Amino acid sequence: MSMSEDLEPVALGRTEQKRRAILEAATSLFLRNGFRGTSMDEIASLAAVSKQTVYKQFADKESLFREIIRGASANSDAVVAFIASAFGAEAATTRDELEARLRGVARAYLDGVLQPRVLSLRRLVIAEAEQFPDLAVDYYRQGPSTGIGAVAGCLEPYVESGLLVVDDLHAAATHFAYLSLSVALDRALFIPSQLPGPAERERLAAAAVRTFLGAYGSASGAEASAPRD
Amino acid sequence: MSMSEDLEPVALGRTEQKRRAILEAATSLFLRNGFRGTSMDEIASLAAVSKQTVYKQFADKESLFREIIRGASANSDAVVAFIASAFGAEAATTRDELEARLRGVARAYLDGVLQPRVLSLRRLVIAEAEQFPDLAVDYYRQGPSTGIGAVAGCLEPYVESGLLVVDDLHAAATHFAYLSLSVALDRALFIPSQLPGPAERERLAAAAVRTFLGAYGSASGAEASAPRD
Amino acid sequence: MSMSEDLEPVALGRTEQKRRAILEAATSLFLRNGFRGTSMDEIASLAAVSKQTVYKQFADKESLFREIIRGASANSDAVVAFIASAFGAEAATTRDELEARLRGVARAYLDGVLQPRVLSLRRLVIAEAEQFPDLAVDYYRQGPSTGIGAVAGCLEPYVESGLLVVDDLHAAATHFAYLSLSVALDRALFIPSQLPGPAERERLAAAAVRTFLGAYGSASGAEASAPRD
Amino acid sequence: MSMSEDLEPVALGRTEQKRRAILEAATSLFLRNGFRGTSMDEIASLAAVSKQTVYKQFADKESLFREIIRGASANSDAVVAFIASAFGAEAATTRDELEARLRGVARAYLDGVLQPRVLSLRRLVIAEAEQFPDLAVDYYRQGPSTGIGAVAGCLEPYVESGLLVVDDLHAAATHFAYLSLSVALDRALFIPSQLPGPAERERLAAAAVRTFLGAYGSASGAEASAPRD
DNA sequence: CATGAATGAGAATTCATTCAT
DNA sequence: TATGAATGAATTCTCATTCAT
Repeated sequence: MSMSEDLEPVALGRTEQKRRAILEAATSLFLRNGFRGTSMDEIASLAAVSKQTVYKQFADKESLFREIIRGASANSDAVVAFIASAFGAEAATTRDELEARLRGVARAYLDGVLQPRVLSLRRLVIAEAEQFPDLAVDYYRQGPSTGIGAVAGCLEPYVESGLLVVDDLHAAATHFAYLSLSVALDRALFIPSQLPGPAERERLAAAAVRTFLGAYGSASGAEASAPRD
Repeated sequence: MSMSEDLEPVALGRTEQKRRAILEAATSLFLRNGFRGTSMDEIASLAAVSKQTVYKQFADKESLFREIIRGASANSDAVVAFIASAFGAEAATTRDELEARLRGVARAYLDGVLQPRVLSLRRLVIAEAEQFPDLAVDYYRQGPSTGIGAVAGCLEPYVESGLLVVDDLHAAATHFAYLSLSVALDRALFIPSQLPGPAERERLAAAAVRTFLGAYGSASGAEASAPRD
Repeated sequence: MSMSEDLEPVALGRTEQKRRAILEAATSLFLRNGFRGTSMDEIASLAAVSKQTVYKQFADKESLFREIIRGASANSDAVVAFIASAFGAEAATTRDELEARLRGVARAYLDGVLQPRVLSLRRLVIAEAEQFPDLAVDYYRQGPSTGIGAVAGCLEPYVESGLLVVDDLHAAATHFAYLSLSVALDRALFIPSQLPGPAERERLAAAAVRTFLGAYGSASGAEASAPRD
Repeated sequence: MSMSEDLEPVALGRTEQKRRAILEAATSLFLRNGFRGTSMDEIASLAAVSKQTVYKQFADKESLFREIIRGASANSDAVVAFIASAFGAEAATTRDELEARLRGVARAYLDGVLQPRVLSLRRLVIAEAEQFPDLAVDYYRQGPSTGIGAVAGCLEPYVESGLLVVDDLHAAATHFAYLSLSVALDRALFIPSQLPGPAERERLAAAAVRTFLGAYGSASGAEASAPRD
């Protein structure tokens, strides 16, 4: 009984387990040291696997790298879902409610993007954008592009309800996204050791939303932007 | 001594020439292939200099790299100056004039940042942000930070004149900068081969300024933001 | 024992099948890529067998190689038989008949030796003549040597009947063999991609026989060699 | 004085000397162990040179190999010249004189081709004929082909003087060449350790010439071929 | 017994750095 | 002072062979 319990999953995926171990090891090394800064020896030894096993599973270093980046890029979909969920299900009806909602979105977006692993991945993909252009394009599509699309989806109902005045939804979403992210993201790309804490993130999100609503909020609420603080 | 006086300018000149050749060669190689992707052999041979000469001038590969990145970061001051100058000397007095001015600034900023070499440098510094954190911090201060400072300087007069309604100048400048740059910059970092052309840059700049003025323009001009297009 | 009788054909059969698959795979790889150019992995994978199976059947790479070359060398007996059969059963009685017969032999010899696999084998054995001298000696005995012996057997009756004037049968057979083969064989060893076609083979055979009969044909037919073409 | 004598040639060709040492080392290793059987490490260490130096002089193993084979092939011209010279300057006038001359040529040809290094080279080129077809073609042109051409040049005067009766000079030269070489060459390719000694070479040459003249000698001397020994 | 993993070495090639000339 | 050579290690990848399951 204990044997069958032990062996069944093992027998099925012994090779798969190794593969996963390799992928994990390689991922963490690539993220930390970059493509050229990582050696196949290191990967094998961190995965506690022989070099042969690595090469049996992945044709060469490049294939391994590609598979990892592709896989990690796909995961950014999860980030998007997370953002969307932060927006809540039922519609807000007042400007203040909307503002709160958008703050939540901005904050979730920020939190998603400022995860150390996400940042490292972004750094890595940017670093190799000239050597692996296809990967960078892929990442861009599945990351930033998709994020903005998700934001657009969030905003749309309020354009229709009149709480937002927008004629180019995509442009508005883009402005929202980058008002929310840019400062922190840009900074975090360069200075990984000083990620903004919760308080600052809140402040950044609030400021972004304020400016966004100042520009895109319906006139009835325009007064709100004047007497702030 | 008379000999040395005769020789000094020649020797120094020749030495300095070689040094510059090395720096140029190394810069272009580092920008193209990254730190680890560039070998001292390549540098020496592209500079048409012996490897020994390289090592006479620079203690090791890292020193050479640091000097180059530091030098290149410093150059971003020039970009800032360029931006400021795009803003024009005499003050605009109407909102439309201001809008045109700001569009010019946004456009200049974009053009400055989207230069291929500037982009490559940014990619390189980001790529090495974990290996050379000091360089990245430096770059961030002299690049993005300084740029935002310059923008703040541009905006200030109009806050005082009332054309802009701003309570946190730095935050406003930041929003202006990233509204102008982010979309294009983010995309360019990932997809170097598809830089936006002049028409798209103009559009991006216009959209950024519109949103910026929508949020920060004085109420008297708020009407202008409604009937756009 | 009844079990073994039942199992033997099955077990042996499957084992024997695998063994043959391995031999075939290895043969084709060795012929194409040489001894060092062929890996045990490739062999196993081409034979659709695990590496362990290969090592169960053959002690090591060298043993496998030896067995293959030995087996292939032995096959050259078949070539010899084929040649002899080309000579026909009943004796020719006129010089013209003899000439035609010899042309047939020369042609058959050529065709036998110019088979791509035979050529590859010859190349392979020659290539490894210094690493595996015993194999080369073996091959030489079973190939060229035996061939010449067969030719001698063909010629003998005509020496006795007086159509050929020969005092050293072996030397004459040797001359016949190499007059027939050499040009084409030498060329084919170096330039595998340009094997002579049927027409050229016919010409080569005819020229060889003409020269051979010029030297070894009985005087009564010597005139025939003058007005040729 | 001793310094200048030592240094002058050294200074001029220090790098050239190394290059030559590498070529010599590589040649002997390639000839002995083949292309794949030779490692760059071995070459460097036999040449008493660092691996770097090898790679500075030759892009890679293949280039080094090509250069060596090409160079060695070219040297076969020397063999040809040697053969031609063995034929003597002034023309023979009787059949016996011609026979002696031809024996000399056959013998020289044999000696040229049976040199161990020449044999090893031939084995090597044949071994790599499928991997380096261009080299093999080259070798064939500069070796066997040229040799036959030289023989044709030797025979020509006697065709004109009537001592030889030949209608296809090239075919006759080919027959002469292979009658002289083939047995020994074929055997030597397979069994390097049993090269024929002087006595056997003489016998082979004599037999080849006898057969050749039997077929191509003018009728007046046809009698000579009957009562031999 | 047969598959995947492991081993341990070796090969091609490159690199950063240092001597020697 | 500057050039080519040397060094010594590292890197990617492959191989023959052997365990473990």
